[in-house]
Amino acid sequence: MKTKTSIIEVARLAGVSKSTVSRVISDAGGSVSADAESRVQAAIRELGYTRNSLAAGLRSQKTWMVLVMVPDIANPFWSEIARAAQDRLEAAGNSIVVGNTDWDEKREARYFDLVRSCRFDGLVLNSVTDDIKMIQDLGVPVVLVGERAEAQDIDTVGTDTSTATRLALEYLWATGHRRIGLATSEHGSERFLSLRRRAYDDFIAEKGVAPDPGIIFSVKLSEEGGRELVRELLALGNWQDRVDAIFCGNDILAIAAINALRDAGVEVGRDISLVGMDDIPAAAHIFPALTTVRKPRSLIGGAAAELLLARMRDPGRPSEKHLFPGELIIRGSVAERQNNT
Amino acid sequence: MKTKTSIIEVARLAGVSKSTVSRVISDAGGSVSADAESRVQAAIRELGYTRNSLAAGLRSQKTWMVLVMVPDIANPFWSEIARAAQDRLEAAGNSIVVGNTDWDEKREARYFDLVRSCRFDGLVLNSVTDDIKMIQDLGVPVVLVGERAEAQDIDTVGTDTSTATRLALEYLWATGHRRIGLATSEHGSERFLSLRRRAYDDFIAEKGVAPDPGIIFSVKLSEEGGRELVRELLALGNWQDRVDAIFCGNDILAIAAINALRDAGVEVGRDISLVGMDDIPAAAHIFPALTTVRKPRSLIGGAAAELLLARMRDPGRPSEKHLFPGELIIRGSVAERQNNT
DNA sequence: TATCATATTGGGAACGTTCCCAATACACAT
DNA sequence: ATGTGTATTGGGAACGTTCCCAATATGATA
Repeated sequence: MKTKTSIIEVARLAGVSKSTVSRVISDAGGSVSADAESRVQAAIRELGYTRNSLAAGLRSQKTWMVLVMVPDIANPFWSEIARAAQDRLEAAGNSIVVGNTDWDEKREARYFDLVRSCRFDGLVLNSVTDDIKMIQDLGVPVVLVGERAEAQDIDTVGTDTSTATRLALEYLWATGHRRIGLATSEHGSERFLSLRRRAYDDFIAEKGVAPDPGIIFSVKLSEEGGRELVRELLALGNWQDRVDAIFCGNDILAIAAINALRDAGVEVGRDISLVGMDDIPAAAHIFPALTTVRKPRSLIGGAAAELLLARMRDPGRPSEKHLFPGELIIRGSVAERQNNT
Repeated sequence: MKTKTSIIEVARLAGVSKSTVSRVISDAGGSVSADAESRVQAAIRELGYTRNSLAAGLRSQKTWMVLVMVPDIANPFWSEIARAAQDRLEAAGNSIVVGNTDWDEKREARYFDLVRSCRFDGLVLNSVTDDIKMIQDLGVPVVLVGERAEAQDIDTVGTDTSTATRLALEYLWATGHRRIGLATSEHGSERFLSLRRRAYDDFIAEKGVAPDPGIIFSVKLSEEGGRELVRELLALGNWQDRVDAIFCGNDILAIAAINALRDAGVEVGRDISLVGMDDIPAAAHIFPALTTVRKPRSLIGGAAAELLLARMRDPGRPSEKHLFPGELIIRGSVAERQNNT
């Protein structure tokens, strides 16, 4: 990594001072005559000079790099949010890299250390931690992706969990389902999403249905979680009498559950209905195609980027929270049932 | 990003020199008495000191950061390679971030600049560029992911394209297919994958089948590419007489084609057969489940990491190339056909 | 006690760039 | 010719850490 040449050598060859070389190559620029600039550029080419951005960042206290921390890089939901944020932030001159945490606190801590030690000017993240104060104290602008149950003084973007949950449940209700289960997580950042549970409970109460704790499944929002959900469901005595639909916390869970149910001889969209959350690409491709609530990933990613840029411009501005509505995407995983009441 | 305190303040508070503070916090370490270390750590805590890794990197000429450049972060194939590389490289003390290029040269160039300007100690990448010399001249250890048709003096890992292609074609042949099409790409890094086309041509010649240029489709390895493939296929006059199977360059393309064919009333696995490449998670979930050739992502990612670490230890070692065999994963997208000869 | 080996410490300088400000150059108006 | 405003330039110092090496301290052994 030792750069073979520094601006001192470039300056010498171009017959100018190092300050003039710096003015030619640096973000801040400054006045340089056309003649001098030309000579500097020629020297750069001749010497094959490349800038040392560590030195530049150390002196200028700015790296123009932004970290986007995602909990599961292989889930297209997060990939697409990252991509949308990247588009916007790059347009503003930043370089974006993604840190994949795999829902792991130790990995998160590693990335937090990178941020704390001056490598990044800003951070966009979803995190398993509940220590928002620690995040606020990282010393750079931060935007949190994903709604938190408790109000936090930190810029936040996400989907409106309550109304998105409601969308799914209302659709299930309208299609005749009366025994609606919930598969959600008490792992990762979902720990803080009691909003989904709350919306579910409110809905159930509102419809005057007796709550059945046995049809609330706590599983990971992963393929394995989907398989576990089906194991737990089938282990219920007379599950057909207890559940006619399950609202799953995300598509990856739902898709895996659909497959596990098929393997168990249960036909989704007839014997039981499933709704997911996210609308990842695979949701449309499986059979039956998954009915789900689409989270507008581009909007979320773009809004996160905008909030971060605003925070960079004005670190003291009041924190903002942008929640986008989910959109019901009706496909084939929900049966039309006879009205049971 | 201005760190509030520097090691000078810590040293003052702890009653030691800045060198002793540096020895306590730095990677290189060095002798420090237990008493001094304790005082330094207490001062660090009291002052809330955080290290400036730009300064450390500038002085030590090492950042302990590695960039993994992927062409499509939302394709689980690349995500999983990145993750496997991350696991291994992190275990060796590096911090891994992912750069998403979206098959775009300008985005690649941006990341190449980051590498050139000393931000990363190493690079693992798939690239659309054919300028391997430029990559070699970046000044850091590099491992290329994905086989190139032309031999290159650069560390490379990937799947053995010829034998993987052959696996798919042999299976199609063995199941009675005689009019096998090929859907591949002339975009992105696939431009350099004439290996696949070569293996296909060799196979066709070997079986004594008259080549039909009309059933070689040049489309992007994306969902849109899959839809385009189906449009082009259906636009062929009497396509049923010209094609009984298509080997698709990747799963994302194949999955989208399956769905587009279903929309057009064509039943995959009966009217026509499709084989993919990669075995991304969704391949198993769609209906019919996709027969594909699995590329061992973990092995590829892990091998890339190992090669990079070896290169870091010994920059002058001869370049290596590790190609892993594909594995045929038989699912439902291929019909058993009557033998036509 | 003296000698030797090792541990520990501290100060100066390096790393490569940007920032800062004084000095100089240049152009234009009076 | 003089004064004013702006452009351009260059040298010193800053940024925060690590490296380097000489000096000192410590412990073990003869």
